[in-house]
Amino acid sequence: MHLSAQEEYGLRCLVQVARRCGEGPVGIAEVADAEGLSPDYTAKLLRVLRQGELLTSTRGAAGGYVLARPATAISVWQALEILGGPLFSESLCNSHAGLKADCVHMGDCSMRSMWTWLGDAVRAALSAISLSDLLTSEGVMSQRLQLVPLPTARVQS
Amino acid sequence: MHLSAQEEYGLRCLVQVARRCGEGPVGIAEVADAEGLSPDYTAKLLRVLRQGELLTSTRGAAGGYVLARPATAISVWQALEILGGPLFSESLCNSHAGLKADCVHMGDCSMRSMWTWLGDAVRAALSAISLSDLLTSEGVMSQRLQLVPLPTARVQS
DNA sequence: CGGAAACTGTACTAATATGTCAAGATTAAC
DNA sequence: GTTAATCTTGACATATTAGTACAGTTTCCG
Repeated sequence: MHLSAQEEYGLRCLVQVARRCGEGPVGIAEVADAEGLSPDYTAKLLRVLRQGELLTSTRGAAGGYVLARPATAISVWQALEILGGPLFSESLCNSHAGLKADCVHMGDCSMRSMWTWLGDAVRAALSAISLSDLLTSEGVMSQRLQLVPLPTARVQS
Repeated sequence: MHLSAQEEYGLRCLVQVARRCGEGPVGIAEVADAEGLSPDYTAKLLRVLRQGELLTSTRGAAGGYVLARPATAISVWQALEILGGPLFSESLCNSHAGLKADCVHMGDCSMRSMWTWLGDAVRAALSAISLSDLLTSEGVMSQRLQLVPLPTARVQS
C-alpha cells in the first residue's frame, strides 16, 4: 500500500499553485523549480490535474495555471482520486481474479469488507483535509492532526 | 494509493493456510487451487511470507506450510508489512526528491505530517484485525467493523 | 505581422512490479 | 537405495508506471 509517484508529486505541484493563489497564473517552470522536478514531468502532472478539473490553464505568453476552485474547496482526497484512483473499489476484485474469470471469493469475502471499510476510513480522513490546510508548517499541521483521535479500531470478536 | 498484487494475493494465501490450521502442512498446490493462482506464483508468495517469518515450511513429500504463530497472533498489518512495506516512512521523502539530492521540503513539510498521521492511523486500524478475524463471512466481518467508529478526522483550522 | 513565451499532445525510453520457468534440494514411502 | 512428492532458488519475460523528448498551438508584445 504505497503512494504512487504521481500522487506524491502531483499533490505537491498542486500545493505550489495554491501557495501562489492570487498572483496570477503560475508557470510550469516556476512549479518545477519550486519542487525540484523537470519541467517536462511537471507539465505532465499539471496536465493531469487540469484534466481532472482541479486546475484551469491559460495558454500563451504569461500563461500558466490557477486553481479551479478556492483552496478550501479542494480536498486532499479529491486530488489523490484524480492522481491515482481510489484505494479500494469493486475493481480490485475484478482485477485480482488470478487465473480465473472471476475472483474465487466473489460470493463471500471477508477481506472485501475490510478493504471497503478501510477505504471509507481513508477517504473520510483525507476528505476533511483541504489544500489550504497544507499551506502551513509541518509543526502546525502536526499539532492540528494530533487534536484528532486516531482510529483505534478494535474488531469485536 | 493502491494495494499491490503481492499484498492482496499474499494475504489471501496466508488466510488459506490459516483456514486449514491443524490439518497438517498445507501444500502450495492446495493454496494455488483454492485461490485460482498458478502454483509457481503461489510458491513465490508463500516464500515471501516464510521469509517474513509468518509461515514455517517443511520440505519433501507431504511437506507444506503452517502458520508460525496462532492466527490470533498475526495481524493483517504484519502481513501487509512483509508483503509490501509501510504506507509511509521516512524513505518516501528520500525516494521522492525529484532531480535534487534531497527533497526540497526536507526541512519543513506539512505533507509529511499528514502522511505520517495517516500511516499511523492505518497501521493502528489493521493491527487490530487478526488473521483469525478474517476466517469469517463477509456479512459477519462487515457487522463487526460497523461497531468500530470510522476515523472522521477533522482538521482544526 | 513576426518572434518569443508558454501550454498541449503524443510518442518514446527507463525503471519497477508482476508473473513464469526450469533446475536443484529435501523428505516420506516403498 | 530409488522414486515420487514437494519445497527452494534464481533467472527470465511481460506489463505497468515513471519520467523524458519534442514538435505543435496559442497568446502577448512590439
